[in-house]
Amino acid sequence: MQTKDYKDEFKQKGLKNTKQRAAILEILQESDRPITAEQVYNELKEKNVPVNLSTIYRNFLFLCEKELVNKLALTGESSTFYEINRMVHRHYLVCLGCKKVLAIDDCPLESYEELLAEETNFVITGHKLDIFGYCADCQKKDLNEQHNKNS
Amino acid sequence: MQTKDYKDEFKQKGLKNTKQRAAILEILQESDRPITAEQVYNELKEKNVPVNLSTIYRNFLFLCEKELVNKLALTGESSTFYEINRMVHRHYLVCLGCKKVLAIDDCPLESYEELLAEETNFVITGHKLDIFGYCADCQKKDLNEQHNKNS
DNA sequence: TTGGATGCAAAAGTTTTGCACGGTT
DNA sequence: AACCGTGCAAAACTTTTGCATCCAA
Repeated sequence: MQTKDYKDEFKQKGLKNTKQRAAILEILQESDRPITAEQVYNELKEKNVPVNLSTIYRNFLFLCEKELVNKLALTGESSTFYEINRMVHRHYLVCLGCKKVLAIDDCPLESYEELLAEETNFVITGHKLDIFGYCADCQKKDLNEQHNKNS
Repeated sequence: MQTKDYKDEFKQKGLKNTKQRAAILEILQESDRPITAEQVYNELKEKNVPVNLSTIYRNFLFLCEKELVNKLALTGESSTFYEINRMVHRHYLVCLGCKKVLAIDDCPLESYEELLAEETNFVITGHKLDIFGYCADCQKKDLNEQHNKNS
């Protein structure tokens, strides 16, 4: 996978281009789903990039401030997740069976947000939508398993 | 506000009707937004109901298992939130200024999910939607602060 | 009476912080 | 050289757990 070099973004945003920072951002880029500080830590260990957990947290902080990274909470998870900010508004369709994540291109919420803003007097700045279900493959698997159980 | 007596639900689900459990559920019922263990703890203290934080967490666990309460993670918050299960599908509008959480009753996604299911061959079982912005109060505060800065 | 519920304290897990040192610019 | 970034250790904060005691059924 090709990973982007953030050297220019760093300079522009007043961040130094350190080995750790670049490595953290590379891990985030390579991941197709949000990950935790711990997971980044372990991946860097495997790559023999020396880094401390606190450095990862501190970088998450800076990178979120600079909007290169997004921070998100997932229901049922005790840790915070982080993902690279791909600068496109996207939603995800997550298969609860195989954990496959599908990106959805269109967003059904724009007109709804206007309506909601009127009703509540909020200024609406964003939203987060994840949709869950079972993909075609996992539906088949489920059917097979149920069949086996009953036979 | 009228609060429901959960004595029968407790019996039916095999939970004892203790003073603490009833009080926790009453706090949740009285709240129009999800709240944290800490918040429940403080409210019970004010009401002079003696209770330990660990009791609150343990009750959250049981009450979630029995589906009387829902657990939820909100982006940007370090603690877990809990709300009474009103058996209705709900979304939340979160103020990024004062962290106020507003429940939204209607859901714009039902018809969209049907469409998406057709397109992707997923069976869709659920979704999570949080909307962010600034409430009327915080919009005013922001204006004041900017005014003060410039003067 | 008895098993579940609670209080207390300690532990576990996650995230933050202070400080000295090191590396980029 | 200056200063931001890092490592390390300790602290802070949230949540869980073990155990003795208590109380609802």
